[in-house]
Amino acid sequence: MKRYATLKDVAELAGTSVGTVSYVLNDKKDRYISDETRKKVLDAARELEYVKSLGASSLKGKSRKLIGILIPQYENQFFTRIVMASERVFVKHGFDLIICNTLDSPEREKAILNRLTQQRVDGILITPTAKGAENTALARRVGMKMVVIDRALKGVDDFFWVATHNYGLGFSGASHLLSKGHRTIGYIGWKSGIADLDGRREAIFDAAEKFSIPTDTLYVEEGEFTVEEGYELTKRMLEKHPDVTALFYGFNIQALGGVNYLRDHGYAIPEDISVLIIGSPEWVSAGLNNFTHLDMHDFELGKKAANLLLAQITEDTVPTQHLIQECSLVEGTSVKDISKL
Amino acid sequence: MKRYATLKDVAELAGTSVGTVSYVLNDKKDRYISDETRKKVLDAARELEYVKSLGASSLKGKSRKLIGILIPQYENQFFTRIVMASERVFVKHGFDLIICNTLDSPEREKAILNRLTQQRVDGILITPTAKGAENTALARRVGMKMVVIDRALKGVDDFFWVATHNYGLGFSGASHLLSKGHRTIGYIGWKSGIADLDGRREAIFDAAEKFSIPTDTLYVEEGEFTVEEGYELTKRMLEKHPDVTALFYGFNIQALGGVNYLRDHGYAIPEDISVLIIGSPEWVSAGLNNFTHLDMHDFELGKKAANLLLAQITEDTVPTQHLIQECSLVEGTSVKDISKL
DNA sequence: CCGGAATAAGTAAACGTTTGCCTATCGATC
DNA sequence: GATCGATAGGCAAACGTTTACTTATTCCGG
Repeated sequence: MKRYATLKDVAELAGTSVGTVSYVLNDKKDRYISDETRKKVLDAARELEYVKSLGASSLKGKSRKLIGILIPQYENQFFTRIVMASERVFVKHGFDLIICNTLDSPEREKAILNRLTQQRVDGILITPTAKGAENTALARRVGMKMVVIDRALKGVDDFFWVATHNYGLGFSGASHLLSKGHRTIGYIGWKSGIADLDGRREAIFDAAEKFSIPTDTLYVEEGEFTVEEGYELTKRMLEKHPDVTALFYGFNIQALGGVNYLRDHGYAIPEDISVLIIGSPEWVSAGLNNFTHLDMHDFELGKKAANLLLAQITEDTVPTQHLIQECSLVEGTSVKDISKL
Repeated sequence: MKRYATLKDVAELAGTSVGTVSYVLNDKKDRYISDETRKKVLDAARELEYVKSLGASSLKGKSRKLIGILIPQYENQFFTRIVMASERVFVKHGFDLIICNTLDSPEREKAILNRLTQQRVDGILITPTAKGAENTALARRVGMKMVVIDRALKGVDDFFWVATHNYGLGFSGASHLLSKGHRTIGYIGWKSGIADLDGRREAIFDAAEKFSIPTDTLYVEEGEFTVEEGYELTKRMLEKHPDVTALFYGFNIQALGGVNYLRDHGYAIPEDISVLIIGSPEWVSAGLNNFTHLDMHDFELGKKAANLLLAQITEDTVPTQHLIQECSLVEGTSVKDISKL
């Protein structure tokens, strides 16, 4: 394995000194370099295929040009899109992105944060786990630039935050179903232990109350965050409450399992049952599917978060910001209007 | 912004020397350290919240513990799964993953490879663009560990390769359609300029010949790699050849546009037209969809590639390997059997 | 022709680690 | 009491950069 050429190698071949080579290759304007020397250095560098080591230059206080991103569920298109959007932003500014999948495990999150600090990343984009506040404490103390996505850090208030209005998601969804005449509704969600996310469920009851509709026919089934669990929860919901006219899925991963259950058991949508989904995975409107859903503008979210992090890194002082995005209802054909019956 | 504590800081607080601190923190066994000193060092490190700099230690010949992965289409679930699978493998071995989206642009690919070399990554996983062979030349010359995924490097033979048998995909797909009695088939694909991928199309004609079926009713429409183009190509195909009984989509991204076209124009699948898709994005079998498709075992592919790269990095000499995976046909309900008519 | 810009480039000290090379103190052994 | 091995830990060079400091030459105006 050939080793990488160093500044010293280049200097020797060019017949000059390391210092000069460094100046030439970094194209500094505050130093006089003769055209002749410049050419010799450039030629030598090309010949030796010199590639600078960002690790070494970061020692001298230069940026590592690395950003870390911690997401909890890589299989979730919501996060995939966030990664995609932020990658685009960072690359444009010369940063590389280290992606890390926490799998929503606090232990993994902690280990990953430790590694990223060792890599001396310039900043971190993170959707924290339930223990995110503790796990990021060290990083925050060291002054690591950070933008929190989607879920807040419990008990911390001074952090940059870009998120969807979770309560709004629940409220908008419930309002839509109620406006279409649904009164017996089953909400299926994730028992996450993350306060923000619970807002989705809570808002449903508030919405009903606001419209002076009794809340005792609003049912909730919550469980793990998997496709299979979505299938199970749907089964359980329909067995316990066969009279629900609409199912409201709080999380797209579970929704996938849910609609598969409905298909397998011959439910026609929306004739037999209405379905509303939070999130916009590809499948909700692909091919024969045309589900009414709440779009969280995933891509936009990632872009905003990335720009906010970039601002912190490149500008001197940026005031702490909370950007809470609203969602949009995208009407498909999966919710039946039963208000006139 | 507080700066990171260094070994020196720790040594001072612990009342010892940097060398000793380094030995303690790296837990070397070939050095005698008294329990007392060890404790003092550990305490000091904890108090100062010491985090080692991988950048600095890599200068001394240590590994950066970084892997780069270059994928061409992040929005393609095929690649998302590959990233997911390899991330899992690498993390288990203490490596971080830098993901880079080339967008299938050779220029971006070149720039990214340059950056990854600057980061001194320990290895690279890459699905090359059409100019991949040139772009990776420098990296290969420097002895960068590398595993090529999915598409071969044109004109190079000594490289590690993990891929799906593209020709096999076309052949299996065509065979299936032919066996179900389809004779007038429209193939819709990507005009990529990448030889391997063209194998998908070529195999169709070979399959027909093998079964002694005339090839003049096998039609091809190829274009760009987008959902919209899939829509367009489908439209064009059906306008030119309204008599096709089956559509064979070579790429899932285009297939998505295609099935949307079919839906928008009232085609019932498979009653009016049969559909076969290469690839397994979530939507092909979500909810009401149940498309017959060819599964490339995406996850397995990523896992194999990651393990192969890891082997190169951690073991002395690994012989060059080509792992070509076969696909599996997953029968849904989108292909009608018209052989008995 | 002298002094000060302007031009050009070498020297060396950091940056934070790792590690080979010493030195020093013990007991224990002969 | 000299020697040896075990135990313990300091010292400093090196890794590849960046950059402040220095030196040397040239050129021009007065």
